[in-house]
Amino acid sequence: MVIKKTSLVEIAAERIKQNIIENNLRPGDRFLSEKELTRQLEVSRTVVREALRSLSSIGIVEVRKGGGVYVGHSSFDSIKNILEHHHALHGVKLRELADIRKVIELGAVRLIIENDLQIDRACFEEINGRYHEAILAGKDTKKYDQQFHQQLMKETGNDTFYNFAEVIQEYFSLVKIDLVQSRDSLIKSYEEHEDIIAALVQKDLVRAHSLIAEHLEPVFTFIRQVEEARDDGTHQ
Amino acid sequence: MVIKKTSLVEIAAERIKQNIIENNLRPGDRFLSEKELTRQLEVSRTVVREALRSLSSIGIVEVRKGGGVYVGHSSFDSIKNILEHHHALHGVKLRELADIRKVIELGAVRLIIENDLQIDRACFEEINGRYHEAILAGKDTKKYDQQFHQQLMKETGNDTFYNFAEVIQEYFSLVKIDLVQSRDSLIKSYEEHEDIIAALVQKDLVRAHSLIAEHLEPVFTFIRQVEEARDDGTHQ
DNA sequence: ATTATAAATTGGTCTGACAATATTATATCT
DNA sequence: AGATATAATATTGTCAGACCAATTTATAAT
Repeated sequence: MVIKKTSLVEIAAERIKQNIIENNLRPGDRFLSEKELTRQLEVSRTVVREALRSLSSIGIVEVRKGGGVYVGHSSFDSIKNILEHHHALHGVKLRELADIRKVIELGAVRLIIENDLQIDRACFEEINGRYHEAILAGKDTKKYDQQFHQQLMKETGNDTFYNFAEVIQEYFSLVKIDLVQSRDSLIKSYEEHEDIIAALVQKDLVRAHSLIAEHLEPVFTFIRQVEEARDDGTHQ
Repeated sequence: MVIKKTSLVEIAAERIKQNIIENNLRPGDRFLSEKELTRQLEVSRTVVREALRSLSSIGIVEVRKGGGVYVGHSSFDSIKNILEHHHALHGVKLRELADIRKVIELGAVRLIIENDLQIDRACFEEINGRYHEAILAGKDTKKYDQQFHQQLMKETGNDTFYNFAEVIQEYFSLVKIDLVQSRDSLIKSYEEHEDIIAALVQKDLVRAHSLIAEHLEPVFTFIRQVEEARDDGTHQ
């Protein structure tokens, strides 16, 4: 039997977490000051500070210089941070991310249709309209395309799903694929968006599925090209 | 223009991360000691310690008392930690998690079949065999069922997908659904596992999809019951 | 060469001090 | 009385030094 000795800092951090949960504190609420914590937890300020530091790095608390300690807003932001470093250190295969994205988007349309959800068509049309304008004006289109797919996740009505999808989307964007798209392919992308909206309104799952698959195909084509080019390059 | 003042601790943490990336250090590698870091970063030990504490809480480094600082092994473990607290604080709807799980599992079988991957049938059979034994012996079966689904994720050959799936699986297990299963339903579950394996070997996507859906159905039935019971209870 | 012991290294905690920033109270003016 | 500028206070940030506890390394004994 292994008895793991836990440091005071870990104990303090645990008790702070418990305190937040027990008092049902909401993000943004003011929390106890370091001084108060040293008194209540009966440990040195060093320990309290290290505990707070470790909690703040995972988004559980926010510490403002001179301003005090507050309950943190978003744990998912720190997850993005973690993945950012993970990517910088280990790298991730583009194909893996593309596959995951496809799983998520196919899953989203299935959830929407199977759970018989009414999508916010006006919202979709507005986003895609701006996408269209940007294409015609030759401006940056990436933002609106991204918004469209984000809206897709939101329409599932599943907040947890949406949060995870966003984390992965963020991870995906770390891998800069400069998929230089011609005006024609952008127009095609815009029209596919329209078709996807239509399929969702008609609750046509099969059609929505194949439309999503087709819509994501350029990414996979690109990946295959990159992989082939690399294979040629590494030939000995 | 807002100039955000960054504290010494944040700067130190950033430089430590950079150091790990630039020197291409691998998990488990020994890193610089606190003393060395105070020298190189030219800050007090307090700052170094707080920086290390914040990095260790997101799994980037591991600090062993008397032993030194090492490069961390798993960032995904800390993600689980974050989600654990997130759940304790905000709670998450069971239905949302169940839906996500279904998305992932359906996605997994699609990836396996569409990418034309050869699954490790022997491994599946061994896990499911132990599952069968446990059912017959009346022992705890949960572990083997979990292993089966874990193996499903692994067979995608997509490490990133697998990691995310595991994180979500862990999150799912936080919500203890005591789905008390009868011996008959367990046997049914075992047989469904067998069918899923067969469908994967035959690369029959449609069949694999419907088998997964059917296999997860008991969870959704359970959720519907809980939801109805709660609706009755809150009737005024 | 192996083992036991001692020394050195390294992280954990405490105390006290001062600086930097934010908040609050006070005084001043209109 | 209300708005504004100023002073006092509270709070976090950083530093230095000390001692303890655990691990690692060097040394001595067998």
